[in-house]
Amino acid sequence: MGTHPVKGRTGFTLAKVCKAHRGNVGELLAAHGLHVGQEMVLVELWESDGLRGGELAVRLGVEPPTITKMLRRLEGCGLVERRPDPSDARSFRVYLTDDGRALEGPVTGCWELSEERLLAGMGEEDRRTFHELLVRVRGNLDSCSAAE
Amino acid sequence: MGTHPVKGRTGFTLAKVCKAHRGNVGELLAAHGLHVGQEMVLVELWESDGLRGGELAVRLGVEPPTITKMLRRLEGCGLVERRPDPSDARSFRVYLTDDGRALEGPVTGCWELSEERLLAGMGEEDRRTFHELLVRVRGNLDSCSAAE
DNA sequence: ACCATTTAGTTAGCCGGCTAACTAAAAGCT
DNA sequence: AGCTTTTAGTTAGCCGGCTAACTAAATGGT
Repeated sequence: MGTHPVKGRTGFTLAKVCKAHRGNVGELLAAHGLHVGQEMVLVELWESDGLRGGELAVRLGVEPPTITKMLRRLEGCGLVERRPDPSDARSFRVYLTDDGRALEGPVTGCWELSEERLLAGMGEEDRRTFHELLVRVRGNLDSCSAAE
Repeated sequence: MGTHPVKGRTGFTLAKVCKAHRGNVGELLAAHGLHVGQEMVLVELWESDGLRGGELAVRLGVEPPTITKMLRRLEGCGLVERRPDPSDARSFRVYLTDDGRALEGPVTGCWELSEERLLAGMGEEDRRTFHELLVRVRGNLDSCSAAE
């Protein structure tokens, strides 16, 4: 018996951490009527409003159909607005509404709270190390998916 | 302009790493006809065949309806078999088929390969540190969801 | 013995993801 | 100009997740 060898792998633990973290963030975001994943769209728009749909997909690292559906829902919630791109009739640009802008503070707070839970009991040193390692690992994954 | 502050947070980076990692594993598993997530069910069964549905849900940290649907699909693929539990008429037990058992090697290989990509260019020391930190973080997340 | 309560799974329906196949507009080539 | 190719988004449909509401069997209290 004993546990399966795969369970001891770093990748396996990472997958479990991800799942838990996503659930954690999702729980906090739900209080603001958001589903986990949608906040990523908002972050990009808070950073630069008026992006085109395709640009959003690239920045989120997501396929176009995902953006189509998410925007439909975010628009339905009145957080976002789609306006045609004057310079390209196939395209559109996404703008935050007042409600969408108003979520910046609360959602940022959710991220901060969830991060405090994530790193609870860890010192500055470990936190920095963890962050650095995550950034390196992210670079690995990005470059390997780009190489395809 | 500059990037939004949320993007600099450890939790944000973690979310991105997760997404990329999941995609990475998913790509490898697809070669064996599996969707990412399904392999978790198989891991539990390789470890202890004949689990009840509810027990599977607990081990995967997933809600019962998720198990219902996944098992229906895995059964449809012929990887798994559901037999009634003789001691409880509401319950059933899940058993691997020969095909399900045959996937153990290949799927383990997928995890190993994806882990090599994940940790590429990192030394033993960093790998160990990263693993330890992930385990601690996982403990944090588990305990906070259990406290609810 | 009986009824209320808890427990095990299912169904329906939503959301974030994906791929495949499509439409329509823009860009390029001749 | 006219035709081909590329690009931008959409639709349909699948999968892993979730919640809410339900069925049916086991358990517990009296």
